[in-house]
Order: sequence, then C-alpha cells, then structure tokens
Amino acid sequence: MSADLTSSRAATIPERPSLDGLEDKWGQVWAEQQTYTFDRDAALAGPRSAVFSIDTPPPTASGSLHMGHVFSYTHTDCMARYKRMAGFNVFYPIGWDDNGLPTEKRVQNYYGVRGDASLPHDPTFEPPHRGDAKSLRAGDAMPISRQNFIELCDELTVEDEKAFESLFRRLGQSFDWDISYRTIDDHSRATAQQAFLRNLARGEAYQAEAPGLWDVTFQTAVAQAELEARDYPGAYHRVAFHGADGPIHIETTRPELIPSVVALIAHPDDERYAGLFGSTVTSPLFGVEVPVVAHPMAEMDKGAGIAMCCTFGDLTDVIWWRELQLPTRSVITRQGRIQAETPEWIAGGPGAELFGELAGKTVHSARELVVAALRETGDLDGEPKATQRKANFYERGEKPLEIVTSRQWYIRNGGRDADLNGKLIGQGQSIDFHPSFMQARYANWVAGLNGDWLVSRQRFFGVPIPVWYPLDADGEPVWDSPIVPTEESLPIDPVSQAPQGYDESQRGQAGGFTGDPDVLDTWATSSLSPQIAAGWRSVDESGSVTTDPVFDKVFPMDVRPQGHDIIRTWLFATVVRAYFEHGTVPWTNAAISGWILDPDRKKMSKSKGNVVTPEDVLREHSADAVRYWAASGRLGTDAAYDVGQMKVGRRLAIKVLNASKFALSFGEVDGDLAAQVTNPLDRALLAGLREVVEKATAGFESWDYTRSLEVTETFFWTFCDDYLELVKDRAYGSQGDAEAASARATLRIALDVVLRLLAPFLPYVTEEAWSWWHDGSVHVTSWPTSDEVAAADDGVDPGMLGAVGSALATVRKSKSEAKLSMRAEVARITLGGPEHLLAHVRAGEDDLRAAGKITGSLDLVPADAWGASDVELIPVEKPKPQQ
RNA sequence: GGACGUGUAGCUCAGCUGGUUAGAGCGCUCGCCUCACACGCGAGAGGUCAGGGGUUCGAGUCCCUUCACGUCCA
Repeated sequence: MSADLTSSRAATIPERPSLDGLEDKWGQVWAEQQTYTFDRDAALAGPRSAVFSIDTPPPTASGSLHMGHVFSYTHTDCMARYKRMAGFNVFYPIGWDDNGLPTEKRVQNYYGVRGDASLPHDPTFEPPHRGDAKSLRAGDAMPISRQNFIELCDELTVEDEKAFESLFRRLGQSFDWDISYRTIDDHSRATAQQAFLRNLARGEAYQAEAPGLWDVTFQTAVAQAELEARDYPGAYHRVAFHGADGPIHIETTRPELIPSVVALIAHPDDERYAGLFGSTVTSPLFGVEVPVVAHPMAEMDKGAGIAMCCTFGDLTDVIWWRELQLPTRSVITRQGRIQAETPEWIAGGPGAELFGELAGKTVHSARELVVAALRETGDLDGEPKATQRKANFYERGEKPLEIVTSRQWYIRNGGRDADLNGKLIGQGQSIDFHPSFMQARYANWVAGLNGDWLVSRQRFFGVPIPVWYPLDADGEPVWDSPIVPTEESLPIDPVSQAPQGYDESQRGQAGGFTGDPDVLDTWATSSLSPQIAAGWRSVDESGSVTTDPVFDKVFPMDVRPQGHDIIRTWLFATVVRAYFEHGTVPWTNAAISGWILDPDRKKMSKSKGNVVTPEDVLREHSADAVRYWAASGRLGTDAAYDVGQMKVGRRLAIKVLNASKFALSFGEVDGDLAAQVTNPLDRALLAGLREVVEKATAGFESWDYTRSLEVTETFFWTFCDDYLELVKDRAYGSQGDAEAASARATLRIALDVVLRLLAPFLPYVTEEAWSWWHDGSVHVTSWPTSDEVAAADDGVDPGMLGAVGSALATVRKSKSEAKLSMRAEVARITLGGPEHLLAHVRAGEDDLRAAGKITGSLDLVPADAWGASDVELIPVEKPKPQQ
C-alpha cells in the first residue's frame, strides 16, 4: 500500500461513505501496486499445485460490448479472486481475438474498402473513410491489397481493444494485464503456425480436394462447426424424368440443378420404385441418362419418395456421390452462378441451347428459366408448392451455402475415424464441466461429427497457412510435397516470403514455388489459447525455439470459462489441439456461463433493439452492483437482465460501507480480540459466522459462487439489522468496559471476516472499507477459515442470535402495529416464544432491553409462536413545532 | 425427430443426499426523519411447488407420464 494511503488510514473514514469514485481510485491503486500480478518466480520455484491458471476467453475485439461479457467474465473473476485469497498464485491472462471474419467485416464497413489479393501493396495508402462509410454499397468499396487490408485490421482492432480494456478494468476484472496477447500478433501467429506444422508432420493435418460447403458472399470454405440451419423459403417442383415405362416424378426445391443430376435415388425398401432399380431414365430438358439406384438415406415418406441426386445440392448428395460412386457433374461456380462453359455431358444434347441461356446466371435466375422451360415441355407437374425448408448457412452469412469441390486443409477431429472420435469423447469425460450436464453437449457434438475439421479459409486477416508448393516443369503446384518453414523462422507469410532455398523471383515460375494463399480458421488459432498464453512456444536469446519453463507450471490449466454456444467450436477444438500436441486435456475444469436474456426472456440482440451498453450500466449502478447481479447468476443458467438485482447489489455495497464505518466507530480495541469476546450473544454471532465461512468456502469449492454470496449476504443483513442494533448500546459502554470490549472485539472480528467473504464479489467497497483499518489489499489477504472464528468455544449455540432477534422483532411488531416510532418506550411487555429459546432471550435480556427501549417489566412465557401481550407503549414526545 | 435444460409468491430466484407450518429479495400495503445508512429502518399481505399417476409412515424433492417454454443437434 502506498505511503499516502497508509498515513491517511483510519483517520479518513468519510463522513458520508459513497460509491462514487471508488472504481477510479482503486483501479489505479491495483494497477500501481500490481495487486493481481502472477508471481512468475514463485511459480517456477514451487509446485504446479500452488498455481491456479485460467484460460480466459479472448473477446472478439471488433464485436460489440454487451452485458453477456459483464456476466460471464464476472463469474470467472469471482472464482479467480477466491482462489487468490485461498493462497493460489493465480495465472489470469487476457487476450483479444482479433483475427477472422468479424474484424474483416468491420474493417470493410469502417474504412469503405475490400481486400483484393491480386493487388500490390501500397505503402502510402490512405483509406477513403474512417468510420463514416456506413451507407457505402459493397460494390463501391475500394479494392486494396491484402497487406494494406491487414494493416487496417491491425489499426482498428487496437482501438477496439481499448474499449474492452476500459470496460474490464472498470468492472474490476483481476486480470494480469502483463500477460496479454492478440490472436493476430507475432507470437500467436508463430504459435498457431508451429502447432499446425506439427500436426502436419504427424499426419494430423492434411489437404484434400473434396466437395465442401462454400459461402458465395464471403468466397470462402466453411466448416461444419460454423453451420447454422435456418428456415429458408422455397418451393417443391414436381418434375418428370423419362423412363422406359413412362414418367417418374421427383420433387425438388432446386430445379436449376437438373443439368447436374447424376442419379435418381429411392429407399431400398420402397416397393414403388423397386422395379426401377438398375434401370436408367433421362433428365427433362437436357436428356441426360442417369441410373435409378437405391440408398437407405432416401426418405420414403417425403415428397415423391424418390430424389434426384446432383453435384451438389446438399450434403446428402455428397454422401450419395461418395458411397454410390456417382459421377461429378458440377455446374455451380464459387460465385454462386451457373458456369459459362457448356459441360460435355450437355453439349450436343437437347438442352445445349438452354444451358447457353443459363450460363452466368445466378442460382435464382437460373431457377426461373429452368422452371419456365419445364412448364413449356410439360415436365412440370402442377404448380410449385411453397415450403419452408431447412438450408445450411454460414453463421455469419445471408445466402444459403453452396457445395463446391476445392482443395482445402483439414485437421483430423474424429469426424472420419471412430477410434479417434472415441478418444476425444474420452478426453471430454476427463474434464469437469460446471454444470455437469454441459458434458452432454460436448459428447453429442463429437459423436455427431461427419467430417474432419476444415481449417483453410480463403480470407485475408488471419494466420497464413505456413506452406509453399513447388511448381513443376509445367508450372503446376505439386500439392503432395509442400515446402515447410523451420520453426525458428515463424511466423511467416508464404505469399510475401520465399521459402528457404528459393528467392522471390521464382514465385509463380515453372520450377519455382507458390505460396499457399489461404489463412487458417480463426478457431485454429484460438484453440491454442492455453499454449499462447502460457508460452508453449518461446524463443530464447540464441533464437532457438523452446518452451517457456512456466508452461509446465500452468498447463494443463485449471479452468476454461466460456459460453455454452461455443462448446462445439472453441472448447472442442482446444481439446483436439491439446490432445494431439500434449496428449492431455487442456484444462481440468470447464465453467460454462449462460446467456443474458432481456426481461421478456428473449436473447438480447442488436436487431431487437434491447441492448444496453455495459459502460452506461456500470456508471449508473456501480461496478460492485453490476457484479452482484452477475454473481447472482449460476453457471450454466441463462439469466435475465435485471436492473432490480443491480439495485439490490448497490444497496448491499452501500451497506457494507456504512456498517463498516459504524462497526469501527466505537474505537480501537487493544490486545487479543478473540480473548475479549465473552458475552454470549457475541459468541453466538461468531459461532454463526463460523458456519457461514464453512458454507461460503464449500460454495466456491464446488464452483457455486452464488451460494457463497447468498449465505454471506444473508449473514451480513442479520449482522446489520439485528446484531448491530442489539449491541450498539453495549458497545457504547452502557454495560461497562468489559461488556463493551466484548462487543467491539466481536464487531471487528466479524467485519474483518465478512469483508473478506464479500471481497470476490464486491471488490471496490470491500477494499475501501478494508483500507480504513488495514494495510494492504483485502484481495491478497487470506481467505477466512473457520479456525479463525473459533473464539466461540464448543457448545455455543449460534441460535441465540436468532432467538434474541425474534424477540426484538416481536417488540418491533408491537410498535409497528401501534404505528409508533421504534424509539417508543416499552413500559411493560410479555413476550411469548418457543420454550427452548427463552433461556437465550433471558441471557441476552440487557441487549434486548436496550435495542427495544424496554424500560419496564419484561416477562417471558412459553408459546407456540412468537408474540407479545400485555404491552404498554409510551410514544415519543414530538418536539413542538416552532412558532 | 434426437439430446439437454427449465417450469416454486405479481417479478427474479433459493430449496443439498425425501422429514416440523414451503423460503429470500424485488414489487405491493401500512408505519417510522431510531445519534452508520431516508440510496434508510420496522411490520404486513401474497403460493392447490405446471397437470396426472406411482413409490413411501412421509414428496417441491425419487420414479413414470402429459403439457408448456428454452437451447443445441438432425
């Protein structure tokens, strides 16, 4: 603690304590004092078990700040603060996920540009807009080189990260800001490339030419984990194929794919079509001959029960194509248009002319043309029937995905290998999920995978795939023998750097090389967040690649906090990478936070206009209040955005300040505090507190911080409303010095413990109150133990406070019902209460009389329930109004 | 269609391995300027624990089933 704070201690309990300014004041002190800094030397010198390491989610810096961030990051911070106080050396990094498509989209909109890999770098480039390009049409965006584009991404993400940092600091996140990373920085790129190269060397990464999902808007391949099935309006067209014995009708939502039909497929058990299996039919309009074949994936009860299989209309077509070894007849280009050249299976046929009209058309216009043609030839049976079909979309895209064949990189993930699949499910089972049912999400997803992880993306702002390909004598790439860089040379960009043994002049030349133009899926980098943060790849003074010795002290990490929506992506991918690289799980716990819903139970989103900005919320309610709301939400449970809870939190925070001030206002207590606690009510309070400490600790230990908060909060309100009221007179000295000392000592002991119990939740007010009478930060003191509150000997009944409290409540009720002030004197009262509690009341009679202003006779009688009788009250004399 | 979760006072939620009369806070009503706090304090009203079966001496809690809602996957 700095000198000025120490010297001002105790003397500066404010006249009117307030929440105002606490965030700025303590945020600054914590930064200066490095309160939350990970002790690297201690970690290296000590055992792994002394460290608690957290694989903090790197937020998407270009994304918007929302209450979901506040919610889930607070959950983790409460755990981190508890662990720190419990004596762990907490490794709590913070990163920014700034590579990937969200940033690209934001950069495009912000600067009014679009990336064009064919353009050369312009070192003097200035963007046409800065934040004012909102209404710009996509077509008007200025094409710029990949490198210029990346420079803009860098520029903007750094700005965006400042907003996040400011929010997180204000919220009281106890990150170690010195351990930070960006998923696009040199270290992250090198780590991602190194891990990829090792996957490649071990055969865990491979490339293949295969049909895959393709987003025509973003011009990139998309992985299974990024899919979203959405309802999409379409229409069933009943179309006749021509068989030897007459027409066979199929129903399709994509008649424009008739030129790429390769088979008609029905279920093997479908008697309607059994006679046709093995025969051929010809397609309408184009007259292409295709077989009728059987496959169990054909749905008998859907449409006509027989489907046309094309290259490729959907993922089922791909399965049929592969399993039935059907020919490839692709007509859709990566732009989502019908290809220009007439394919050989149509050329010269009856549909050649029609295809010429289709050439270059979008899927949509092609469909209209084909339907018109079908109508003309009579091959369209009836009118199209509107339907809502499920179509696959890229989660960020607006047009249904097409399936195109392309060469892509994959990392094995058990989607095509039952053995690996089982092992990865097993890895998930050795992670403790909180709540445990989230385990099922993981297992379901892994078991349902149907292909390996596609990791290459045809985008700009990402980690380049670190390989080159030699060009043969004809200038064609030799895909099978990629040239890889040394680990020491990472990170590299194969598009702007030449591989070892070549020089730049050989790029694109026969006998030379070409660089892989693609970047890695953003998850391929963020799935290495533990390795990135913990220094799995490190470069020593001599330039050699090594591993930071601290890595073994923090990895596998203790916890991965995240949302349940990205179990299939981030969580699973991280498990895959750690399994391949280290043969272990990446962490032993996964703490899964829920979502924030608006009060109408809808997910809060921009489009619904129900988003509030966290900065405003923090300013209005205070960080402690907002944290209280967040901490009231249990792991795995979606929570309502609830201003009411924040107000309750604010009330609690203010109460902490006021009660602390009051408890400390009776003067210093010298000597051994515990030894001076002699009064039975005081001992009962501490006995109750002892139970609270045990429950609060058990709550945190079982990842149920909400339980800890609840039990502490309940105790604290009883402490304020009953205990403080009962003992204040005695603490002032009305019953003599020894009795006063007992009360004062108890107040200090209890306050000391309660502030520490609340510190993980309300870091600002607890630190403020702590500073009034302690040196150092409450956040690095020790978590209270039940031994500390052992002043109460065995045999002390914590129920005494409840008994005397109930008696006091009964007295209050009498006054309340008489509509009198609590200051009204009780001249006479008979209290009835449970017989076994009356001895407690008698033992606390002096305090009860003082708190209840009972000046006359007080009789206690056994009764089933608490109640007062024979009451005589003397109203308080109101001062006469001044004339 | 499959998996998982949720359904308790007007609202937000606690109720652990089944055990007195089902709890809290907010809101509401009524009172109180009580020497820490009026951003406060005290008191009160308010519930067939989604419906139906079953196990048990005893079920909000366990089992079966139905319904509603949510999320994920087809």
